[in-house]
Amino acid sequence: MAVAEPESAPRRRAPRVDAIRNRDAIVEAAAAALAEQGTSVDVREIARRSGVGMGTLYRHFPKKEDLVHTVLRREFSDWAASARQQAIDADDPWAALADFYRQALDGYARHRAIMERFALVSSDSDPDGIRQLRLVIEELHAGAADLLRPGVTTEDLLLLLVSLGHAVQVTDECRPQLWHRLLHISLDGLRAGHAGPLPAGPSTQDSNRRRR
Amino acid sequence: MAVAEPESAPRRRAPRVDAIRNRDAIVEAAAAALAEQGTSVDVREIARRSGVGMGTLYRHFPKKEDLVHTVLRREFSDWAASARQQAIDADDPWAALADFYRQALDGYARHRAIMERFALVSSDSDPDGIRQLRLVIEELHAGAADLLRPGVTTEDLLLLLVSLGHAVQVTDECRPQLWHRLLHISLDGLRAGHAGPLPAGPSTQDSNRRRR
Amino acid sequence: MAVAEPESAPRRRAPRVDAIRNRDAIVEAAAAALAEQGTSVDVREIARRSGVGMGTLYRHFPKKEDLVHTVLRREFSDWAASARQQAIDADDPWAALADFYRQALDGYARHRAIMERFALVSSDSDPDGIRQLRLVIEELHAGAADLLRPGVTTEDLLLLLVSLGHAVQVTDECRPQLWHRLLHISLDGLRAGHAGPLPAGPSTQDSNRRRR
Amino acid sequence: MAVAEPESAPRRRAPRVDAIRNRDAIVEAAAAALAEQGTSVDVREIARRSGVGMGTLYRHFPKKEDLVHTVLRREFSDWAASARQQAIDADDPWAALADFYRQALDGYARHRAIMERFALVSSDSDPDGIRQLRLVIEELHAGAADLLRPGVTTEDLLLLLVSLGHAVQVTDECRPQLWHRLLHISLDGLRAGHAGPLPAGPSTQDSNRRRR
DNA sequence: GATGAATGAGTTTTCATTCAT
DNA sequence: AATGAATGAAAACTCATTCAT
Repeated sequence: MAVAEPESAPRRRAPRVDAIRNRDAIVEAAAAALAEQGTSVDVREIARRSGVGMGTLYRHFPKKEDLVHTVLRREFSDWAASARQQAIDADDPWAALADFYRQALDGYARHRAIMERFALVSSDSDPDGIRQLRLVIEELHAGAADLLRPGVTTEDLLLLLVSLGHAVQVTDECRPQLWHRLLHISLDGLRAGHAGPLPAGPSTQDSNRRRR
Repeated sequence: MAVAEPESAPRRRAPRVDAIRNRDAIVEAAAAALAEQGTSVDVREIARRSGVGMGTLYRHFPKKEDLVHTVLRREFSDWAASARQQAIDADDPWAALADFYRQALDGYARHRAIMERFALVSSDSDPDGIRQLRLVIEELHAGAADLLRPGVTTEDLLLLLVSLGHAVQVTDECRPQLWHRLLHISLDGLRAGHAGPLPAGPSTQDSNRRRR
Repeated sequence: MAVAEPESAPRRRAPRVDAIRNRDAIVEAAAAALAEQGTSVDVREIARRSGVGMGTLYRHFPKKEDLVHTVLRREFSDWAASARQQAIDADDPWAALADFYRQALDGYARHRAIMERFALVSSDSDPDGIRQLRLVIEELHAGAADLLRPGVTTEDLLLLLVSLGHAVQVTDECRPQLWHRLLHISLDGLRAGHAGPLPAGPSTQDSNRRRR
Repeated sequence: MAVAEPESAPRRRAPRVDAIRNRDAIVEAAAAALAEQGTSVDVREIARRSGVGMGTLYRHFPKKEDLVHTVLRREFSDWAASARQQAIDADDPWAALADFYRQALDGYARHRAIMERFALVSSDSDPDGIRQLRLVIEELHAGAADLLRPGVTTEDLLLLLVSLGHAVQVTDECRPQLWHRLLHISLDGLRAGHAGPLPAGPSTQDSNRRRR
């Protein structure tokens, strides 16, 4: 790590090692805490687990939200990558798709914060996280295109993931594995061979409202 | 005033009207607030919306949790009943099932508190709420039994509802109706005609556990 | 609703019966509640026990304090009278004194509010209550004067009552009767035959202040 | 100071000074407030007097009860120690006993919270506080054993303290020193030379019970 | 006159964020 | 730069007192 660094050079790089170590520790601890307790976790809990002081934590992440975002982005990536790996190891395209779902859902169930924030993440605040996931799914989609019923989109596959994710979470405590049946059913619904065309999808006719 | 009013008669029902009006206003306001903001909504917000003071609110519902429970039970019932009605009005068993899901999901998406509590509601804390829903689904299940693939259980249908509910919520803001496609797919997966049997389901082999 | 009540007469006496009944019920209930829970008892608890509404209670006693005072005055009188009766039934002056203390202390221990307020009652706010008690003690004092050491005042006897009252209360739960020993000791200290004179007593030299 | 102190060493004790100062300020302020107003004192009052924010107070004492306990324990110890010192400085065993009572009662009178909690303190919740006091009294008891009437126990002496404590408090405002006479009387009652034996004491015959 | 529902200021406690050391 | 103590605005809940019926 930059042994020399004589006298003249840009004086401002030395303590970086510590800073990075701290930042990593914070992110690591936050990831665990967020997975367990969701985004309502106390910031101090994270500081404690990281082994750093509150000040250090806030130097790296001025707002709790910043930390949450950073962490979720990373978790999201890891999660997507891990599921993707599972798919790559599969024997055939269909198995790849199925294995991807199984692996992803298994992880999803254990991460409270990812669940809480999926809506936000997917829509606007973090286009990157979801994009990555979409890429993975696109890949699987392309690979299994012939086996899927016509009209199925990557978007559909993504939404199925989110959807089953909730089922997993809701049933994980008292009925583990119950969701496997639902995954099986849904995948069957995706197979080529089904007659009818799928409904229109997200037309632009703003038929949804919300809000006070 | 009140010339007649013999001797003994009714004398004591008048003030109740106000109380009932207030209680209703509270429940109404709480329902709206809970739907929008979830169970973390501020009690004062509810009091303000109801047009009553904190004391009045707490007279009717000694704990915030009491109010939440009361409201959610009601909302749950209304929601289930409305979806059931939709099913009853359908032409054939399959349409009944599909219409039920459509109606239920449409309502589900708009209620943050119902979503938040579904897990709890479904497991133990409010057996009545979920039981009601399960009965409706059982009814539909029985009606469409011949059209469903063998092995599909009421439990599966219930979980599908929860599962899609999340999908609806996540996409409702920016892609309304996207979930209709997913529903279509899932229902197709449920149709008779699919070859393979469904996976075992919630066996007792404790194959997944929470960590640390 | 006073049917007759011609034209002239003092219009304002008829419904008094109800009012009195209510007032009595309130005082009765308040006495019990105050004895059990002390002056911090909830006004609504008293209303409930009385079987009257809050409005009625507040019509009779515009402030909680008014009710407390009224009740304590009455309880105080009853208590003093009952102890006095015990003394009257005794065989000799000394026994009268001892029996009085025993009876009074036994009642005192069961009345949280009397204890709490003794200080106030005795000093200024309710000169009547304490006066009554003082009269009883004066009577006993006079009767047993020959048996008491010189210099003992009615004031001393009164304070001894208060003092032992606290001891009774503190020990009543876990060591009932322990206070009997202390009473015995104190009475022995009051007997004629003790040599030394008693200390000066409440001289005007303001040797007490309060606070930091 | 501490010349050497190579490279790694102490690094971390500075900020503690403030914390300790604050903690002390809180305890100090709480002691005063509790003495004046008893345990019902508003936590904010204590924070204000300490000059710290609510958060700081709650950092040091997570529950109001924690603060109360900490303070009372300290006050209790100080109080007992100070009274003991007074006893040690006395010329003879009897004077030691008397001086102890005088000193203790003088302090007791000024502390509402100590009074309020004595019952609790003495029975179970804080065995340490009362134990300390009992030890002191045991010491005095042993020293003055020959001068005391037979059968007097440490328990009696302790109860006498509590008992007189209340008398002090009740009279302290308007009749300071009145209690000195009562102390004198009681101590005389404790002297050897009294004929009759003391009553049985806390026998197990449950002869008095709380109602409802 | 009676009723009891309504009021709202006041109490304890939490937690994101700042700042002195 | 790091530390962790300090801050104070909320939030849930209570209760003496008032007021419409």
